[in-house]
Amino acid sequence: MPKVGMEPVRRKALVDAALHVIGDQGTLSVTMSDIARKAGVSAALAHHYFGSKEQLLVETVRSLLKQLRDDTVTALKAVGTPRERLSAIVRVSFQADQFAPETIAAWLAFYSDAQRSEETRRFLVIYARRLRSNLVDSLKSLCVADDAQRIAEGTAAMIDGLYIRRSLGSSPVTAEASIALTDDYITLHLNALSRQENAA
Amino acid sequence: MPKVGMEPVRRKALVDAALHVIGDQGTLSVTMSDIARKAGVSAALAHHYFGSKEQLLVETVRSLLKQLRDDTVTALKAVGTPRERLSAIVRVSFQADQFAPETIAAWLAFYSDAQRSEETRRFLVIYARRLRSNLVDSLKSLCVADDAQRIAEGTAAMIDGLYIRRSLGSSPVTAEASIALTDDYITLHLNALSRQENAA
DNA sequence: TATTTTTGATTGACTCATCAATCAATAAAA
DNA sequence: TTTTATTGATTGATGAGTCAATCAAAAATA
Repeated sequence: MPKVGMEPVRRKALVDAALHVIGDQGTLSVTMSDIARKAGVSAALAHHYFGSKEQLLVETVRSLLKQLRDDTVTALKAVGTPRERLSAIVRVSFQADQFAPETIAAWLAFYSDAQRSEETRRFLVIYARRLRSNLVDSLKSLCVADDAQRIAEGTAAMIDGLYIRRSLGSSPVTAEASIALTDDYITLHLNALSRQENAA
Repeated sequence: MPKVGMEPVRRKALVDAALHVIGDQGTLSVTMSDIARKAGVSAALAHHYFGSKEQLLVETVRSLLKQLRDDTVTALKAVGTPRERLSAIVRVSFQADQFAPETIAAWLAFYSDAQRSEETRRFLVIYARRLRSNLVDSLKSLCVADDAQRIAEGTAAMIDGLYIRRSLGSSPVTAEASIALTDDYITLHLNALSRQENAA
């Protein structure tokens, strides 16, 4: 059974398993055993490859973030006009896998963890910045920089907020409704600005 | 030192201490000892009065929620017009103590915990419903029920989202900026609706 | 090709620390 | 004396991290 070149395979399996288990239990207080079992290996092996639970978790946020970035890049590739790009960014955020309850639970767990772990916080800050900068970039073609900043801030907040509300699973926040709500926000602002301009 | 009638005093001290420690560490994985130390008593006493850590935590969410409700009731008491009431609701959410980093950290920890604890989830759902219903009530005086629902949903999401973004402590989300952003959202929507009406 | 050596993969068993929960004992009211 | 408040000591469980040992593939050597 033992073959050479297992390392990358196992690392990926463990990170994926971690994400799964964390999403399932909604907390980072999962055991290495839980994760290892899910990945079909022993806890000792997880330690062998990652050195510590902390490190495995860091790799796990990293992977979650990478996933989102890749999705975003793909989504933006096909799209042309600034307004369409904005919608694409919004849509990606509420895409099936991103908006799945377990994924949201994992995000939440990491946000909570960011209070303690400098490294986790760094990653989440990167996510926040990226989202913001993607939004601002497109918005700048449609309004002045100052307004772009403001609208981006609001849009980002709305996206994050819809995630949280979804996490409670009580209000019927569908992906479609969330997209509509966020997209409306952008449209409304842009309309208000162009009307203002016309009046002047 | 031992006197009669300590129970309520100790209970309150312990719940307050729990909130503090949780906010500080940003997780519910704090020890009974930590909490008890902060409250100036032994861990054994905490168990004596609450029976279990779980129970103490439940009382702690309850208290956090009660705080917010009391603040809201107070804020709404002095205010008359529906539009003013909306602003008051928004303002309360970003009030100094609610918007303090430790308070937000505590909220986040509870949200994360809601994935596991039925009881915690119940409390958070109550919060979500209350916020929503407060918003809808006032909005209904200003637009049709259908729109009121939608605007309330968006406003609530924006509030929650601004909390999260604040929790990362990176972007300079001041309380004032958050209030402005949320209030703008409401104004913009109401304006759009009234203009639409005029056009008809 | 056959045999030996080396090395990566893997785990069960163990250690050590932490923590929730319990309990028996003490001290001070009532 | 009975009740309430309070704690130090203890227990039992859990879980991260370590380690020595095994196993099989690959590489080196005969």
